[in-house]
Amino acid sequence: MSRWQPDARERLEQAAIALFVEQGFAATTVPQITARAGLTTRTFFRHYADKREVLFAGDEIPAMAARMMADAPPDADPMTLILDGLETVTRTRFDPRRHDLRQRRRIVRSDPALQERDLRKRAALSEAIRSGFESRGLGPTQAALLAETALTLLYVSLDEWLDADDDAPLHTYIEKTLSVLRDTIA
Amino acid sequence: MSRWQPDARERLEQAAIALFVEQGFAATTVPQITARAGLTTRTFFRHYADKREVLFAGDEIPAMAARMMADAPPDADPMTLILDGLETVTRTRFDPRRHDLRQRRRIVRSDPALQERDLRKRAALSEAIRSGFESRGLGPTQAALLAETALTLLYVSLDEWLDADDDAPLHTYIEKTLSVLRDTIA
DNA sequence: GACGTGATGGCACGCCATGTCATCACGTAG
DNA sequence: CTACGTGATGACATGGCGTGCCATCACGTC
Repeated sequence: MSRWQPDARERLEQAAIALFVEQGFAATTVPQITARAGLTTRTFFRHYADKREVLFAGDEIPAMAARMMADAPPDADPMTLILDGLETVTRTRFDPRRHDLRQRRRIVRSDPALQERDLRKRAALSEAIRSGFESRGLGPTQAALLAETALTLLYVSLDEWLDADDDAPLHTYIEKTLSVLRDTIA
Repeated sequence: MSRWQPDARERLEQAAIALFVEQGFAATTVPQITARAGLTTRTFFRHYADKREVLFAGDEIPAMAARMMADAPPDADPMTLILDGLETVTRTRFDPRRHDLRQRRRIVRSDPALQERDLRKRAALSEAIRSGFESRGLGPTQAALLAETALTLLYVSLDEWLDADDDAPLHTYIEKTLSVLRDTIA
């Protein structure tokens, strides 16, 4: 028998989400979360830098983006790179978690502090993509524009995908959004 | 003689910026700011919702955007609306404040919490534009894309404009950025 | 059996942010 | 001239956030 139950991190996350749903993010205290998880306040902050981070843990997606961009052939077309990258990321990280993402969106929308953190995570992904394009030799303006455009496509499409009740993968929404973007900007 | 010196808000802002430059945002406490401004901690939070807000006070720009979009002729082209709006906003609110904006950017970049607030202000402007386009009858996707694209143009161009040392107005950078965007996406 | 490691508990502490009430200059009505 | 309302500030208490520091204890290793 171990001294502590395993999966402290997961227990903290589940307890936090449950309490956020029950009584809201701001009204939930860290001691409440840790009490439900059977841990102490100090331990919470060892796993998460702050109270919001329990909803945003992990930077696997920026890492995935950086890896894909570094591994792609040097002459790949930038927009193709973005669409292929979005296809892979959404298929593996978004499509299977539609219900979770809806619940998470509902919580995030309920509190400005959570929206700020969400925007920071979005910025982190944008920066990873921008940096990847610069490493591939693109100019600073083009790299920044491509990264921002990729995030715009992802977030605008994600919102519509979460609102819809079909079974289409997120990528089909992204392709439709891109075609609207092309028509609108030209 | 009045009981208190006037311009409490301005004194707080100037004291805060000076201290942020001297010792960093995180290392500066609200009592330090209010002491330098000759006020109390409680008064600081009457003027600003939190410590970060002293750097981001005012939502005149989203309001200006909303007004311009409501006043424009009903048949105006969306992209023209964006470019004209950006031209007016940058000429009146950015071009005359280049030095201040550089200092502000340096402070914001030094602290993640300030970056988050900056992103929230960006999102607020995007939302104002999106809402304006929806009121003008555009579809949700198009409205969201136009708003996000406007913000991308503004922020990407702003960064390059603040890095440069010419005397060109910000809008010339925006036009150049837009042409790069059109070439890149097509 | 001794020792290092790693996760947790426990405690103290400073700062952030808010609620509440008191204070006091100013303007205005009577 | 006085009384009153108004609005900004001061003063105090409070609760939650986040961190530094050290102790504890199971586990694996030597």
